[in-house]
Amino acid sequence: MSLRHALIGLLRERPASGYDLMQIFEKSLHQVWPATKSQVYAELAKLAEAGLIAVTAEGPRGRREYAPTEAGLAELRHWLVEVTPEEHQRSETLLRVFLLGAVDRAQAKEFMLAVRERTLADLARLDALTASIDWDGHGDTDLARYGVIVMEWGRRMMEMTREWSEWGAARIPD
Amino acid sequence: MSLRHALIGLLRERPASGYDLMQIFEKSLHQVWPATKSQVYAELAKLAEAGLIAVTAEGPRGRREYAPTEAGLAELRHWLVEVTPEEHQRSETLLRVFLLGAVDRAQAKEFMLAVRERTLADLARLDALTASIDWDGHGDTDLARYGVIVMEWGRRMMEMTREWSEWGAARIPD
DNA sequence: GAGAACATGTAAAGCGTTACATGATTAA
DNA sequence: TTAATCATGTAACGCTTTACATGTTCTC
Repeated sequence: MSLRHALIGLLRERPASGYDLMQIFEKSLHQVWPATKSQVYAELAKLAEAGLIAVTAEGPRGRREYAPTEAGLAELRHWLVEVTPEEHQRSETLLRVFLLGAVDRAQAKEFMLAVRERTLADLARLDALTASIDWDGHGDTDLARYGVIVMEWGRRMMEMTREWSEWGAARIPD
Repeated sequence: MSLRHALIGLLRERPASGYDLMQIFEKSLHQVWPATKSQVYAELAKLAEAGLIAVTAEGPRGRREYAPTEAGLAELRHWLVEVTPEEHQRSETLLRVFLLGAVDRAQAKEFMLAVRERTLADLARLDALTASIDWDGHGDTDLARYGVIVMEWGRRMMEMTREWSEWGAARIPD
C-alpha cells in the first residue's frame, strides 16, 4: 500500500487538496506511481479517518486542504527507512520478448527495433521535460533534490533499454 | 490482460498443466510477470472456455494438459505484433527516493546505499541463475533464444541501478 | 507408513481503472 | 454568457494477493 505514503509525502512538502495532488500525480509522479482521482480521493478520506492527515483549510467549491499529522509523518518515516521495498518488475515488453518465438524472426527483430524507436521517443520527451522543469521555482525543496535523482534513473533506464534493444535485435539471425 | 497471452505462449512451447505452468512462473517468469495458482487455474479455465486453448491429455490426480488452438495462436501473434505494449513503471524504490526529503540526509544516503547492496545481491543471484540454467537441455527452443535476451535486460538493469545508486548517494551532501 | 510432491481449485479482500455524476467559480 | 478550470466524489468491473480447502500418487 504505497499510495498512502506517496500522499503523506507530498502533503509534507506543502498542504494540498485532492485536486492539487492529482496535478502532481499527472505531472511528476506519473512515471513512478500512477494514480487516479478515484484512488486519491478515497485514500485521502481513509488517511483522514486514520488520523494520519488532517484538514488544514477549506476553500471555494468544497475545496479541502490536508496536511500530515505527527502520526502521519512518523508512519511515512517508518515506511521509508524501516520497510524494505519489494519490487514487482512487471513488464509487458519483456513478457513479449520472452514469447517472441511465436512469430517469425523478421517480426521478432522488428519488435526489438520498435522498442528502440519508442525508447528514443521517450528519451526525447524526458529531455524536453528536464529542460522545462523550473526547479528553481521550487527553490531548494526536497522534491527538487530527490526528484533529480529519480529523473536520472529514468534517463539511465532509457539509455540502457536503447542499447539493449539494439543488442537484442542484432542477436536475432536473419 | 497479459496473463492469458503469457499462458498461450508458454503452452506453445510444449503442452502443460496448470501445475507445470506454475513451476515456470515461479522459476523463469517470476521477475517479468508474477502469477499465482489462483490466477493461473482461473485463467486456464477461461481460455479453454473461449476456445483459445484445449485439453490435449489427462493424467493422474486430475491432471489436465492444455495446448493452444489455432485461434489461440492467432490471438497470441496478434497481441505480440500489433498491440503496442504500455508500460506502467510502478517502482516502490523510486517512489521512496522521491519522498526521501522526509528523513535526514544521513538516512537518505543510507537508503541509496541499501539500494546498492540489494542490487549487488540481486546481480549475484542472477549470475548464479544464468550459470545454472541448462539452456541446452531445452535444445534450440525459442524460450532459450529469447529468454537470454530477457535475462540480459535484467543484468543491464541491475548494473545500471548499481551505478545510479552510487551516483545518487554521492549527490546527497553530508 | 509417512512425508514430499503432484494436482486442482474456492473465497475474500484489496488495489486499480474506467465510466458516470454533479456542481461552483473564474476569466474572457 | 459561455467555456474552461476547479473541485469532489460514486459505482462497477477486473486484476492480484492471500488464505483456505481437498485429495492423489510416488518415493523412501
